[in-house]
Parts: sequence; C-alpha cells; structure tokens
Amino acid sequence: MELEEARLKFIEAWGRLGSEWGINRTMAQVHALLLISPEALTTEDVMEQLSISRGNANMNLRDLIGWGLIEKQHRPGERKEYFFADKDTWNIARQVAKERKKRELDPVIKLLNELSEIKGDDKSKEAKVFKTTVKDINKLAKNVNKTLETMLKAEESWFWGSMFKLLK
Amino acid sequence: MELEEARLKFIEAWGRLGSEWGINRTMAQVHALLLISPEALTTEDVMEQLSISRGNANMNLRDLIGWGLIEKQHRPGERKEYFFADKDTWNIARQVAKERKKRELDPVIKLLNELSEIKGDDKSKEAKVFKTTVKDINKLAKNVNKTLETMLKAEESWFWGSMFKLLK
DNA sequence: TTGTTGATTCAGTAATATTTGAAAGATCAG
DNA sequence: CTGATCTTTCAAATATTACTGAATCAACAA
Repeated sequence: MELEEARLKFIEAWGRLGSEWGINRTMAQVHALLLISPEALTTEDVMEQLSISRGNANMNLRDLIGWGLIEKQHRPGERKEYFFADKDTWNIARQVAKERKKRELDPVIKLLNELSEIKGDDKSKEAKVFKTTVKDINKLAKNVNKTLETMLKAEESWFWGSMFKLLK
Repeated sequence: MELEEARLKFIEAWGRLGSEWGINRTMAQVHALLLISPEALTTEDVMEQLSISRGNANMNLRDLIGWGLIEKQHRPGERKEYFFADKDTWNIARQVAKERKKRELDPVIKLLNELSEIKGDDKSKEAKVFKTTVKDINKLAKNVNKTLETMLKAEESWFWGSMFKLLK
C-alpha cells in the first residue's frame, strides 16, 4: 500500500469512528489529518486536503481547540494561523475522556441523583422498580466516574501496567 | 418530584445520552422505558407510551434484541409478543461494550494493522510521522481491547474492586 | 486612511438519519 | 380456505445535522 492511499484510509476510518461515537465526522477527519502531518497546517491546507469549505474548516478547527486536541501556532512575521495536533495518544485519550465526562457523564449523574430522591410511594411496583433501576445505574455511573478520574490523573505506563495486573 | 415526571425525565435523559454516543435516540428511549417497566410490554404499549409509530417501535425493539439488551417473551395462549429488558446494569454495560467492540473497535484494529505494514520509505518525514502515529494508536487500541476483554469476562464486584485498588 | 490578508459568522442549502404508515407477510383458529 | 390478529418491510416524508460561500470583521502595512 502506498503512503498516500494509507493516509486517505486512515483519515476516512478516523472520521467513521468519530461519527459512530457521536463526534462530527469532519472534525474527526481534520484531527486525523493533523495527526499524520509532520508540520502544522493552515486553514487553507486543511480545506484543500479534505475538500471542505473555509467555514467548515474554521469551525472544526476551533472545535478541536475546544476539545483540547489541537493548538494554534503563530509564526513571527506571518499573519496566517497554523494548527498542529498533540500526537501523544495517551494525552488524546485523556483529553477526550475528560471532555466527554464533563459534557455528558457529569450532567447524567446530577440528574440520576435528583431522580433518586423521588418521594417513596413504595407500595406501587412501578415506583419500586423505578427507584431500584435508577439507584443501580447511578452506582454504575459513579464507578465509571471514579475510574475516569483515576485515568485522568494517571501516567500511561502506570495505568496500563495496573490494568494488566488484573488480566492474569 | 412525582413518579410520572421522573419517568419521563429518565427516558428523555437516556435518549439524549444515547444520541450523544452514536446510538439512535428512540432506541435508547425504548430501552429506558423497558428498564423502568415492572412488566414486559407489547409493541402497542411502547408505541403509546413513547408516541411513536408501529414501524418505529418494531424496528427499535428488534435492534435492542440484536444488541442483547432486551428479550421477547411469549405468553401461552397469546399471539402478542412481550418484551422485557435485562435490568442488571453490569450485564447492560458488558453487553454494550461487547457489541461496540465487535462492530467498531475490532474493524479499526484490523485496519490499523494493515496500515502498519505500509512499505517503509522512511526518508520522508511524512512517512515517518504516519508510521509512528499509526503504531501508537494501534498500541492504544490494543490496550483498550485487552481491557475490554477482561471486563467482558469479569464479575462486577471483582472488576470494580480491582479498579479501586488502583485508586488509593 | 486605504488596501490586503486572513479569520469569523450565519442564512440558506445539502446531506444524513429517522420516522411514518400502508401494504405485505405470518400465524393461527374455525 | 377465510378472517382475525399481529409482525415486518420499505418507499416516501420529515426531522436533524452538517456544510457552503459570501458578507463581515479584525489586524496590519503602506
């Protein structure tokens, strides 16, 4: 397989994976492109290489910055902005975990806590099942939460090392 | 908060969470409904309670069966089919992990392995960065994979117990 | 101040994903 | 076989999400 073909496949696969996980396909593709680019790229580079419009490129680049996955680079004497991606996969994983936790898990846990406090007419089967289900999911969510917090603070090698002690 | 309000909020939240994670909103809502229903429900029950069409209800119920999250129940003497959800949150988590691994992670790992074999013109910076990036992501993906495999085989209490030893 | 370059915004458009509902298919009792 | 009941399918309609491109804004040099 040639490099060019491989690059395209990688970008496409990253985009598909992103959209399967609720992340804008193009944003994931822009990220993929920057991940495999040795040098920082301009908005125009991104537009050309992915055949997308200026507005689209601009928006997704800024979203990626919001996710903490890429950064702007200013070059002395130049007006153009350059963008480059952190290529450390452990950082990427942690960053995505951190953002999704904040945007999605935390709000759900908040709601589940509220729903746990529903007033307890436990004579009805409905109420009983509801409370049990909410309580169980809440417990699971909190366990996931703690695990993520551990991961967010951890060094990669320590984290996987610990994980694989579990394997044996 | 009243039970009825709480039920609606739960269903809505589950649906939203689903769609944020690339799962059809309605499918997640049907799942939520069955999770908090003490008795198995018919297609008609689901249609009514979620105000969706017969076709929609039917498709999502079958998809949920495909995900291993709900089951059909046949009642002697009755033609109608009843559906009920496994309410064990650990089973649910494992089932979802298992399916997504199969549908998404496994194919990605397969591709990454192929992309790793690209022929090695390491003089170009492009090729060098590409290979390094693919290799690193591949490593991460395989670690995630192993972790999931451990989880899939594990008992809930053992799994979280082990996880929290890491916390300390 | 004006012209140039580049970034940003957003209304309109396009692409995707989901839902509907009616028709067709199954299953069964009589 | 026929009618009744329930399930499944799928083309068309609808809803949601993403993208484009031209206008606007911002920064700077001359």
